[in-house]
Amino acid sequence: MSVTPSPQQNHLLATLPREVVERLLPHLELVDMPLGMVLYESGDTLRHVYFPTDSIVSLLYVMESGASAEISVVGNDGVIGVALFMGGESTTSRAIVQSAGSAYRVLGKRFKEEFNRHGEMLHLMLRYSQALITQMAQTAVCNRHHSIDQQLCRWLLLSLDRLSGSQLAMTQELIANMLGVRREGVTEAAGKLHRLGVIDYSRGLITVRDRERLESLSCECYAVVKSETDRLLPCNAPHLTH
Amino acid sequence: MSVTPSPQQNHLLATLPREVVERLLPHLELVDMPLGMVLYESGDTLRHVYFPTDSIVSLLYVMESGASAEISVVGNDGVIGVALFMGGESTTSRAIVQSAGSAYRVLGKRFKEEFNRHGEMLHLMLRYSQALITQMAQTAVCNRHHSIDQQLCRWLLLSLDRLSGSQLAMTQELIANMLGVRREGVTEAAGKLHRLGVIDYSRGLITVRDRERLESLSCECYAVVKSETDRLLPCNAPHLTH
DNA sequence: TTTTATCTGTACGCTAGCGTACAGACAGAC
DNA sequence: GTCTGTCTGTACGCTAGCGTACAGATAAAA
Repeated sequence: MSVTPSPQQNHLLATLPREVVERLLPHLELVDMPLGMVLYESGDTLRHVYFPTDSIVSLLYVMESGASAEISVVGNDGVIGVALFMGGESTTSRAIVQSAGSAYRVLGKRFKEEFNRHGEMLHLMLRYSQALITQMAQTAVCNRHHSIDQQLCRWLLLSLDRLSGSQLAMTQELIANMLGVRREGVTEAAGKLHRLGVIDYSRGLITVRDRERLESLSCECYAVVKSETDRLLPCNAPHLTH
Repeated sequence: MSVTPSPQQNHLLATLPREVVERLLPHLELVDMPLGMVLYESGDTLRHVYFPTDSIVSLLYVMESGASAEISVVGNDGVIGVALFMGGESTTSRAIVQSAGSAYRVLGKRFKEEFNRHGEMLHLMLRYSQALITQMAQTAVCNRHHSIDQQLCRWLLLSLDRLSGSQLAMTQELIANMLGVRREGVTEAAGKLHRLGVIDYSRGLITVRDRERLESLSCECYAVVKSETDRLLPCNAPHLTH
């Protein structure tokens, strides 16, 4: 579990040409990402851009009522803080650590200097942004049309892809917050998957036993997001991951 | 209804500095946008970028089953084809004309030349993209948590903002496709609004009688999208529109 | 070991929205 | 005027998911 962190663990950083990384490297700061840490709140001016290595961050929208819904999820395949280079400097969502680990961060100002050189960094970030857009769009569709059972499968797969191994530390309560449903709904869905032998779990630790089955039980949304992400960011394609 | 079309009717084009517009102008082609016209299909390589003047275009996701859901809506406040400059060249959604009118279009290649000069165009497009992202995120949340009644209000308001006047030509069947719900659900919701004196309608023509009331009946999603769009693209702020 | 907090399981009535079916209303074509 | 297709209204049983309540299980703390 305790791999020595390296910027190369983040697929975006690993994709950048050497000279770009070398310019960025002195400004990369390794930070610990404990579960529940809020990177930024809705409306906050973003100070840093984060590149997760082995952590996962959710972009979560929290409504006036307190109810929430996950908009998208970012791991070592991406970056948190696209609003910085998109020009808005803030977003209407919250970025919160969903799975503990580490990340590298850069001051927004430094990052924008590199972005504004209009080189590889710019194009890579734009492609990543499109992948993010795809994920958001698919979330919208999934929320409209699919059952909790299917959505849980999709969510587990998306999270699993961003971790090594087949375990994830996550209570049903937290998953419910992400999906924007009741905790009881997740309990039921998880129970079904357990009875089918697809997953095991106890007190916040989920182990996937039959990933193939999980994929077949998921709605099409997972596959759509995955293939589109692989298309846009070949660096994330399975055969290239480390 | 028959205003002479001018590129300035599109707020993005109207915002660009004169020299940018002058470079673009010779390549702008005025096109008719009849209801139901498909600008591109999921997976298509985009050939043009479209700037609506008085038409409205929906970005619609169509599932394997045929069910659909609107991801976002674009009018004279925006542009269709962000995937071109984001680098993906295609998207997983369909762009379809939801309200007939006109638009100016540019060949993707020409457009990218201007975008790659890294001037005003680039920054404006990125800001618009963030506004689009906000709208998608809010759609996801709204699909999860709000009733058809509320969503219909939001949808009417978003459409109305992109048209002049207080009428929109739109059957309940079409609205249902956009919202991703049954036509009967829309009939019921529209019936309620009618009984409250908020809207009138008959055979595909909706007239908003009490816009203020409509806003109060809508969920928070409309206001969030509106204020964030105004923040990101001040050119769209009410006092500046023509 | 006992206590306490957290996590998970289950139950039950309720409601929004679905699937389906059909009927009336209106506009345009013939 | 009649016909035909489109649009809208209504009804009815069904299901997924909600709100609420509570009980058992397990880990950590005392």
